[in-house]
Amino acid sequence: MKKHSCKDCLIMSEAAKSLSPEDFEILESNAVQVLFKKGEVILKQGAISTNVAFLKSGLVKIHMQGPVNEKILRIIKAPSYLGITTTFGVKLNQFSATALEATTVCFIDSNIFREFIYKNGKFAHEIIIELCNNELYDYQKSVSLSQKQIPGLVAETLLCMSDKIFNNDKFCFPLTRNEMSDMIGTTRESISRVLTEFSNDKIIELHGSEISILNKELLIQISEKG
Amino acid sequence: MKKHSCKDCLIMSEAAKSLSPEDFEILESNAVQVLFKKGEVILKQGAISTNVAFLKSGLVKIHMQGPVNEKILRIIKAPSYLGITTTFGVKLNQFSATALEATTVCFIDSNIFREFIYKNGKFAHEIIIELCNNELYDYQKSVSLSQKQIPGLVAETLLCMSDKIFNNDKFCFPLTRNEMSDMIGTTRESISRVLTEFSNDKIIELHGSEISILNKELLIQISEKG
DNA sequence: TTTTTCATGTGACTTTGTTCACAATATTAT
DNA sequence: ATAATATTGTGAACAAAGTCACATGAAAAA
Repeated sequence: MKKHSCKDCLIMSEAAKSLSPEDFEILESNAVQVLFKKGEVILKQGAISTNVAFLKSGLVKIHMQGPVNEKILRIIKAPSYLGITTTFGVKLNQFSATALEATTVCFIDSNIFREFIYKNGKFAHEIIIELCNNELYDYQKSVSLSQKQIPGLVAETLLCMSDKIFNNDKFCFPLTRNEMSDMIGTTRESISRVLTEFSNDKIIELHGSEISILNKELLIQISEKG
Repeated sequence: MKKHSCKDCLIMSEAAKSLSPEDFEILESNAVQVLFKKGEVILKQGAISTNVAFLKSGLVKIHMQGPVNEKILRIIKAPSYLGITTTFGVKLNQFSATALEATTVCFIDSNIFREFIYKNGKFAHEIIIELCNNELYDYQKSVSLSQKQIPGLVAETLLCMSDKIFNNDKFCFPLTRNEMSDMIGTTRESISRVLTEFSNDKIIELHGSEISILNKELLIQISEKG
């Protein structure tokens, strides 16, 4: 926990921009800011959810225990909400969130958050937009996952990291091969094979977890055709 | 289009229950009720979205064109909203909705719907709850799809139809084998083989599209272990 | 009714991806 | 630094599911 001023926070959600000065005071006395180190659990599947989590800085994976393995559902980059879904659906967290790097999270009391939705139409609207975009993303992901083969999915994942998360063709992949396989729905061995194949074909350059995309065109092609 | 009174409608969304008499008047003059026959397209992917669709009666599939095939994302039973996602995210429908049986849909002007969200906190809150539940469903589905094998997925689908859609162990499966494969992410042949295998093992009884679940216990077991 | 079209079932074969085993690196803890 | 632990790469055997081909059956159109 840390002294802070929400009103002057430079990293504010679209929804929060619609809050009044009085709302900010309420927010400030009902929100805490917490730092997480890489690997620390922010939200735990099965735990009671009493807060909405807003990711202020850092990178987080959203994951869920499946019948066989852990499944990584999403990589979220700040700024973004993490646990709205859980707050309004069920009382228990239906998924976990774990920091992939040093991360700052603001926990906002669910009741306060709900109050803002009730009394501030713009706030509610922004939250709805975020939820809708999430769902569209889930739909697209679902289509890819069930129709593309592993090379296509690996290509898609690399492109997503490059374009959406790091905005750079060279980046340090924030997941282990095993986690990457949990995300794509395959095995660590298959990921390994595909990556070395891409590397042999000079599509990417590999140095451990550091990846450079050398031939983006071809990677896009592999991603699209599946 | 049909003369109707929204206020007295027996099939009302949770959100709509929070509307005032004046709101109902606005709603009535900005909503139309349309009947669809089996196979007719209610929402078309790529078309401009100017309405929120509320499914008043019937059964609908939500589907999306993928890189290889059509993907069926969801089967929706009335009463439920169909196109909220599209209204608030992007201007174009990101998916299609097609009637699986005779179906009644109320189309509500998006702007009116947005207005309700702005000025009615309870309405907004109910919509948010629905969106959150959708996302949790998507997450669970995604986990199943990437971790279960085909028999497990078929079992899950049959149980879902029986428990969530028809509330009966005997039902007429509303999709062709081909559509079922688009939903699960496999091929018509594989579906066929799994179904005859279930039938041989006396887990289900098959007569064309009519399916009876004979051994629910075992089906649950197959679904859970993958 | 008859024809045409679409949906389904099934066998043989091919492809893709998994599993298992083990070696080689990294990383972390002592 | 050194040991212990986790991560990664790779080959070989195996299993699951996809593809292709064709026969049968059911529904829609002529």
